[in-house]
Amino acid sequence: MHHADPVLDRVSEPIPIRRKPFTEQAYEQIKQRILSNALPPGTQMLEQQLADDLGMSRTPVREAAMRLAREGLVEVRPRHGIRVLPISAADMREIYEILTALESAAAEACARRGLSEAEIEQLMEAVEDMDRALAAEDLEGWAAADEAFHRALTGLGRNGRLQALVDTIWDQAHRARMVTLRLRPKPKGSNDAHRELVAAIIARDGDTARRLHRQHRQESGDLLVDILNHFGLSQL
Amino acid sequence: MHHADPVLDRVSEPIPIRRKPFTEQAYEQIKQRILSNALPPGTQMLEQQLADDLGMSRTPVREAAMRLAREGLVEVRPRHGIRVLPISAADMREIYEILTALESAAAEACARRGLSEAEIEQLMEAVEDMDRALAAEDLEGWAAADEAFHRALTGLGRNGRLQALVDTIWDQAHRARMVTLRLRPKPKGSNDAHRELVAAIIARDGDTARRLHRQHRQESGDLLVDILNHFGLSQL
DNA sequence: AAATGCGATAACGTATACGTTATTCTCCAA
DNA sequence: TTGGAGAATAACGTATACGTTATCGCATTT
Repeated sequence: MHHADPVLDRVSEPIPIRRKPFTEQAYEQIKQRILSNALPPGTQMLEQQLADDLGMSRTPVREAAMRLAREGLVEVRPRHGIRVLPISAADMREIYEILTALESAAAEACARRGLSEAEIEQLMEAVEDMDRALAAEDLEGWAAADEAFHRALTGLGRNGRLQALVDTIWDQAHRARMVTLRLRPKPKGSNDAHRELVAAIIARDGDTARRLHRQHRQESGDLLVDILNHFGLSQL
Repeated sequence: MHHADPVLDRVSEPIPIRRKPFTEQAYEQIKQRILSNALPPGTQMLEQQLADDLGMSRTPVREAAMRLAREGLVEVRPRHGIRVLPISAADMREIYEILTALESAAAEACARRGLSEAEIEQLMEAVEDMDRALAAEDLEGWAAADEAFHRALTGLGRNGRLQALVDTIWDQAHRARMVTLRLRPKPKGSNDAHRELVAAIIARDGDTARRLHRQHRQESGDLLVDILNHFGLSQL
């Protein structure tokens, strides 16, 4: 930290309002378009097209594309362009297996170290949002609250690497979750499961927290995969 | 697959012996130098220096550096160069927490799907190599065999994403493992633990496989962190 | 002597240029 | 009509160029 002027600091970040690097902008914009389905799976575009579209040169676009490729959102096929990858039921199986393992480790970590009142409150608020959304039949709202819960949980686990991995993996599954949102039974049980987990965390019972969350994640993963298979949604 | 001539194919890949892209070469070489400690933690170098060193331009070096940065091996600080990151005991805690979660999921997956004779053999060979190395006091050999076991285990779990994540994380811990190799008690128990795990996999007992491996990984992680702290090796 | 400001330097971010090579299109032959 | 060879095209990998801006040294001041 290099606080030259604590008074000014409070007004706006130090002063130098540095523009976000183009590479970063390209990454965020392309990713946003993919997650929002503005660029649906299967879409192909050339580096130059994207560059023109984003008003920059190929260089930052290339860097963003390579990053997105490593994160599993696109595939770069030389001379064929950048292709938005579809998500299959098999992919979802892989993703949920990983999510199950990592999130339950985070749940255990939370329970073992013990959370403060304020931290518990973060989790409880998300659960309450889920309740409200469910009562109002607001599925998008429910999904957002669910995501908030999981994000809070991994954040509170105090393992930056784990959190980063979960964030990346979670993004990969985003579209599939959105699609299945209306095809699945109302996620009533999910809210209860989250409440039980919070109870275990409050009780500082690491083993129970891990077990509960593992089971919950595994079940919701299995459900999702079943739905995808049942509706023949092998490619999203 | 586009096999034009199955006869020639057997001799060498199709025919066009395509040179590995510079970006890839740069990535591999820099990574290799870091893992082998030719570039010890704390080392700083400029993009141009590396480029000259590797006989290429800045472009591929930059791409490789960005990738290594995301994988946690280096840090890029604009105007200060690319810095090889040290590994702390806290980092190792994070790393082992993740490895524990992911590898035990892989162990469970192996047990549930059931491995073929040949696949079991892969694991057993690694265990036997560990025994031989241990008997010969060949610690490097033991570490290599241990790595082979874990790599086989995650490979057999049939989850490409999980395997990729574990590979990356494993690399981050490489130097620390090498350093602690001589500071830790002889890893006799480790071999036994691996044998027990294989037995559970053969018995197709997923829960036991997961539990056994989780405990094993957690213990070896704790041991490692303790050693680092005890010897004051807070930065590797 | 320490601190501050200013100018020189150079590293980086981005754009552009260029050679290589995969793809595609055309044209001809079977 | 279809298949194939060869040329035309263009997309990519890499190199280079260039402007911006952070850092460092030096001089000046207190």
